Amino acid sequence: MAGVRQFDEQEVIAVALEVFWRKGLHDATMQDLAAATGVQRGSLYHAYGDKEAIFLRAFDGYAGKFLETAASALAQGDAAARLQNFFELIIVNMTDGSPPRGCLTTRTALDAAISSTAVRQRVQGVLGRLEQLIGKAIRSAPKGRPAIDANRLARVVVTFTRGLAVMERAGYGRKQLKEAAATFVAALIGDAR
Amino acid sequence: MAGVRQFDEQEVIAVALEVFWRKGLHDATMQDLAAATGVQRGSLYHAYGDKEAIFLRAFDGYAGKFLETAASALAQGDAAARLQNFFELIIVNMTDGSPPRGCLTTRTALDAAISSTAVRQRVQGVLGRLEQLIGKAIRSAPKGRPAIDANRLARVVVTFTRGLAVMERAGYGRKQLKEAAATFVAALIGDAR
DNA sequence: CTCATCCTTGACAAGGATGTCAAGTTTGAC
DNA sequence: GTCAAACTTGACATCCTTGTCAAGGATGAG
Repeated sequence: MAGVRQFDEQEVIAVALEVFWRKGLHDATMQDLAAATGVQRGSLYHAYGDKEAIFLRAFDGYAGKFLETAASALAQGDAAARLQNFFELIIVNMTDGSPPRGCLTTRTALDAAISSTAVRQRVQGVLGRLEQLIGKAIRSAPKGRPAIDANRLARVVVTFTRGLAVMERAGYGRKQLKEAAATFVAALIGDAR
Repeated sequence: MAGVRQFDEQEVIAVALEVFWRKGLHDATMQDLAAATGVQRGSLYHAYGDKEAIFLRAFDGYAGKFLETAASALAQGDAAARLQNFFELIIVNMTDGSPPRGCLTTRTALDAAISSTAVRQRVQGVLGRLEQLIGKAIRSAPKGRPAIDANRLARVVVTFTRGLAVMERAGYGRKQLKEAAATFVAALIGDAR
């Protein structure tokens, strides 16, 4: 078996994403990736160079899909509904699986100190674009727009989502996270005021 | 040089805290601790057993001081001022040093999946007690109390602080974090409404 | 059909990290 | 002063991870 690539790149990257999601960039080993994908370690080195290159491919795919889904969740309803949809999405995203796999971006961000520039830039990229999406969603909402500047508020929302990811790691379940998010939205948009 | 302990335990734990704070429980090695404290690896094993035992001591000391400081920051002024004081405190705490060292609790929480039960419990303990402190501070504030249930709000505040810690790791500086916190407080307590 | 190219595989070298231990030294109790 | 107890030190065994590579096999262009 040789001569031409024996594995499906898409599939390998998809499986690698799962591994990174569960273990983190730093804790996942090439051994782990080889075992999960069924591709020999040597072949992975040959095909991609090193672990980080594989991670970047996997992360880029993940980030693209994530932002896309987020954008559509942020497009429906008034300001409160948009945020609710969005929180619903990311909470399900991070509490999915058993045990829940958490938030890949947040986990990666926390490894910032030991990560390369390329990795750090990806994290910043995702957070930045997410902030823009949220800002736009708030600004263009049909009603229920809060009095505070949409850009500043967007950053607060992004920050809060990062907090949800940490709380999930600390042991909070889907239900508790959703309740926290609901309280956050209520306090922010304040329909009860 | 032997016979009786040659090092100051307090000092070793203090130095170990610095190391863990910068590198994280998982990334700090016994080698690192030995080098930073000036105590041989063998002696550390002899005195404490393993890395985690050292970490737990260091973390307990840290958590105690942190919660104490937080409580006093949360005791001054009205609801908005209390939160502002508190955010000021934790933002300085996590952006201190160069490069900034981040938030130890958050970093530790993110390693939850590979940490022992004892470590996870410490993290949950800190977050739980912090939540109680904040709830009490909001409930007992002389004025400016928001309409929303203080306990729920407290959890939202804790979650937001975790988010700030992540944003710090993602590259946000003290100024940006403070601005986000100010926006958060304004949106929550809403003096401008 | 031939052969250069590309892929796979298993092995190897090197560099950490953990945890253990025997040997040596100092202390303090008696 | 003696001696058991406690601490320090350096070394050792083990395991894991990374990255490289030579050897061998399959492919497809010409």
